[in-house]
Amino acid sequence: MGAEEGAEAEFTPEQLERRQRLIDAAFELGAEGGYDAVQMRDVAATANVALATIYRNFSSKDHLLSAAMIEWTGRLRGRVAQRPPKGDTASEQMIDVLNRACAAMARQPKLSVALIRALSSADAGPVGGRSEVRKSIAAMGDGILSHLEPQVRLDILGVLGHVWYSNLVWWANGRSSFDQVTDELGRACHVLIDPYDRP
Amino acid sequence: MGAEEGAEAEFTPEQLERRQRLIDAAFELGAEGGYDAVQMRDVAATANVALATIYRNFSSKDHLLSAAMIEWTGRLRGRVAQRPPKGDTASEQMIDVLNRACAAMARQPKLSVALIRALSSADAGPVGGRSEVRKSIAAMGDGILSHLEPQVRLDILGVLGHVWYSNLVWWANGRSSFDQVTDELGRACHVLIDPYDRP
DNA sequence: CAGCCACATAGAACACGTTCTATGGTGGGC
DNA sequence: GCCCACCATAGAACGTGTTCTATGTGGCTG
Repeated sequence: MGAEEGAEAEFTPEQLERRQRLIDAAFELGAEGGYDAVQMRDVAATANVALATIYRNFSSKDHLLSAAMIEWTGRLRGRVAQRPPKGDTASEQMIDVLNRACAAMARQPKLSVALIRALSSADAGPVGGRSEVRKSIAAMGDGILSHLEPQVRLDILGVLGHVWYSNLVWWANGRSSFDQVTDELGRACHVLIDPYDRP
Repeated sequence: MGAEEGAEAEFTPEQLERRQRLIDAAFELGAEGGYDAVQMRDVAATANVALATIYRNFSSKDHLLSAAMIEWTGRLRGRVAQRPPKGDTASEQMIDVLNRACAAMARQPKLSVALIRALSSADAGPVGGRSEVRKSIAAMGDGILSHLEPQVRLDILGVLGHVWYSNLVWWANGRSSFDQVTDELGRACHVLIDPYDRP
């Protein structure tokens, strides 16, 4: 394949297409029935590939779902970044952004749970699930905190990433409600950001 | 059993003993081989009970391991609370406490990973895994922050609980090193606590 | 064109968590 | 003293993620 360079493993268009079909199938099944409904045999059937082909592209079910998660957060990030955050203070704006992200997930609860569960799972593959979450937070929040010292900003965003992730995992595992999540996120933003937000 | 009151489901001593044997077996297998080595058939054999008996006591493997986790954190909490935290500022003391807890886990890495993975799993059972983590943090940190307003103290401890939990999960899933964990925890403590620690 | 090779496929096979069935034992109420 | 309700046991059975085997198949190399 790809007779050109001896470089390294390019992928043929059909391979990319198959891969995408697999991710789409994961979305579809996950949106309907959540994590448990994303069964590898069903994914294979939905995507019209053989079971073994999934494992040529993804090392595990969780890896597949994590790939889907990354695609999804990418889209989400774009949409959230579109309109400027509401609020007078930095913490209010941050809360607004996070709440919008939460709302987006609440609109597809089963899918969100499936993706989050995969992300917090042991073998989510080589995917930087962690850095993905952090990158999303950073991308969404960097502008809001641009008036702070860079180091403080990084630390705050790091902590917020943890709070966000931890809350999502608890929610995905059915141990807290969405209201609790937004409440915790709000309090975290205030206690973290407010002291730095008045010079 | 327990001919006394018509109250409700007391447990007979043998039941309690069996339950404890199961938890001990989980410790043993987990310490040797980590999460995957805690296989229900082996747990049953090690504890000298039938497989079905495990499921009479715990709703799932993760529930069993979570119960073990709770016992373990209990002991850990006691030991950490023994000697007073080192450090001049509140954040330094908090860091000291968290680092000691980390060090304790690092001493049994396979077991720690197994327990954390169970705790972050979907069906860890009715166990308040979340509140357990928070309670541990709170118990260890409450004294250190006693000079702060109660609301701020609660919020800070809540956020620290999230940071702690999130870091542990990432570590348990092999996505960050122990050094990274202690580093993140340290930075979180400073950025969170320092602004409130000088009146 | 022949041969090779990497990949796709169908389907069986395997591993392990979980559930089910049939049987045995024990203690409390009549 | 007998019976019944409850629990433990052994072991089979099931479901689903993952791996293995055997068989195409399509394109590049000689």
